[in-house]
Amino acid sequence: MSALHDHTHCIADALTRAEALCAERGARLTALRRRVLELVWSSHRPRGAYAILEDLSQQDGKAAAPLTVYRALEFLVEQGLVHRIESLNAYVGCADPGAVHSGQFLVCEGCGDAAEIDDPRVGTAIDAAAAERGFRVQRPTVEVRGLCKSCQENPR
Amino acid sequence: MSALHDHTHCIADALTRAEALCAERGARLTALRRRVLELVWSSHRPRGAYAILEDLSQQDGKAAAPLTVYRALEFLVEQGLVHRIESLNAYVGCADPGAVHSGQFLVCEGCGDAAEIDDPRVGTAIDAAAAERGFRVQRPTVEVRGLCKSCQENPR
DNA sequence: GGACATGACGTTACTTTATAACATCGTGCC
DNA sequence: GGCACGATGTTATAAAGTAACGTCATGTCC
Repeated sequence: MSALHDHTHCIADALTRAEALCAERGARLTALRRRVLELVWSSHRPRGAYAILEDLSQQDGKAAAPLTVYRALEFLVEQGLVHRIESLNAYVGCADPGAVHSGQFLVCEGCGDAAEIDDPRVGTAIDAAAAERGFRVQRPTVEVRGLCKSCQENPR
Repeated sequence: MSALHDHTHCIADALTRAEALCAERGARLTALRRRVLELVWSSHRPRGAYAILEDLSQQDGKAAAPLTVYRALEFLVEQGLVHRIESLNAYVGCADPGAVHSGQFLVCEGCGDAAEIDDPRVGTAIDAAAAERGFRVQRPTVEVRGLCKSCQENPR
């Protein structure tokens, strides 16, 4: 993600789509869950559960328990509104909830952004490789570490 | 991996190759590191650092510290002798050390085995997808969850 | 509208995974 | 032999995640 974009729009947009999707599915996007989703979306960088917890506690004044956040995250992941980045133990908002999720990410070592992509070639190649070995794919995970365009151009 | 194979051979083989590679590189495969490598290879299932630690402590009688194991694992991963499975927080022996590692795994939810593959189509697809977005790949991670052939045939 | 079922949230305690900081040991090199 | 450097030991602590159980809210059924 470019450093220059109207991120407020990203957040608002994500929340709107989440509301719509949950309403459609009869899933309960409670105030807490909405709040956690908002905090996950506070950047395009994957955020740890405890970072979110801290935000939550600061805003409310009262300290929330880890489980509070983990449960909300679990719900959001189940609904496909948030993805977990395994290699970072962190969570990031889904760019396109509702669509099929192949769970592919370009994770920048420079700025920390995780760009979600859905490249059919990658998905196809994984399916083919698995099929040849008689392996039934349930959940592919692709997390590519490297440097995003902007960080290559502006190294630190 | 099939449940029926001469696993002793796998271990011996892995150790032999590790010795050779380290000698070639001037890397020091100490007794401890060799030991940890052996324990990682005790199955084709990824093993957690603390599981290895436990084995180590049991065999030696004296309790080793976590850092002992983590440092050995760090060395082994650096040398490409062991891979870390991010989605499991666990480590597994590398099937083909010395070769280029694309870090692709088929992780079975049934038996827990992690089969390392190196499918050029997957690597190529990732490279292409990244290149189109101006992303410079440093370390791709592919961890596919699913069911291996044997577990599909013999469900529990 | 009240009893009930179900799911969401709170609380406490705990487990698992991982690292920091610093001391000591061991091996090779000159 | 003494030095340098990397490997290992030790202690303490951080970070990430879960179990068990209780309470509260929401909606449903009669």
